[in-house]
Amino acid sequence: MTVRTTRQLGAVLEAVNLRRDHPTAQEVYARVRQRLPRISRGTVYRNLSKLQQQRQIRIVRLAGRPARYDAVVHEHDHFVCEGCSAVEDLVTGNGRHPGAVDLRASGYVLRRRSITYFGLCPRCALCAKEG
Amino acid sequence: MTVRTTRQLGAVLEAVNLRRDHPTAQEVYARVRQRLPRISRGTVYRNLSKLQQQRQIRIVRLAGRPARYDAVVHEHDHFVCEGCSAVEDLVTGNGRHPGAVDLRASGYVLRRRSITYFGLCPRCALCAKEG
DNA sequence: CTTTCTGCAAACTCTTTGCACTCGT
DNA sequence: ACGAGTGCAAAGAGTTTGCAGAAAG
Repeated sequence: MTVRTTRQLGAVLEAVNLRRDHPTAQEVYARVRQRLPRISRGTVYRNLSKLQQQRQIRIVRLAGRPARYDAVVHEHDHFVCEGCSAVEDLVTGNGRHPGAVDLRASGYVLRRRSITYFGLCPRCALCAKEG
Repeated sequence: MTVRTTRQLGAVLEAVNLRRDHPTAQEVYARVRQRLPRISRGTVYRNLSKLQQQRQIRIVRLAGRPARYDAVVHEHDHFVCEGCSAVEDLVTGNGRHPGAVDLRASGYVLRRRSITYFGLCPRCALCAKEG
């Protein structure tokens, strides 16, 4: 029940934090292996999942690409380059849309935008109250 | 080079359009099979992919879940229920965030929001111009 | 007739899991 | 010493692909 502090868990967290470049599980595995050459993919996935449950990292899923792990845990937005697949964090000052202006001014080409809200639909919200 | 009109292609498009409930590939397969019992999964995926390239449908990818196929092709947002995994289209009137008010008033519980911008980063934008 | 599309099955990618062993606490 | 964590290898889900034959133009 208690979460233990292991070499592997620490190394995985550091690999995500090291460069905040949204590494894939594969990249995390490669980075960690430089320090712990005997770590297994399974352990990397298990620890990434554990860190996510503890809200120490976030997962960014994108169409048809492996998941990327994000060191920035507060709510924020992303820019995905369709050229090189890079993922960048966007800082939102207030409640308004970020990016549109700032990004264009910085040489980015914006093609489309996707907003997804997560929560409970009315029916599930009722069940949650009752249960 | 030319895209041919086959029974299978038509049936796949209809299966997505029939009920606009964002079916998974599995669900599309099941629906199409009622009419064309010998269609294969491979053909369903190939046709879904073809329709997406022709901008006749869209793909909605969500964390750790199979892709869902969307009959609404213009830019719009989604609500994902964390209870039952249902995906719903959100209509945005103007440029502002949709949902927040309307959804809550309709009994939805909003937990978080994810915005992703897609385009080209400055470096890739330069390459595209040159190339 | 030519070329695209199909069904089938096998392959592929990413991720998860069962097991016996190891190591924090 | 107890039990959570590990490495390994195998399984799993979802999707893609090579091939020989079918069918659209």
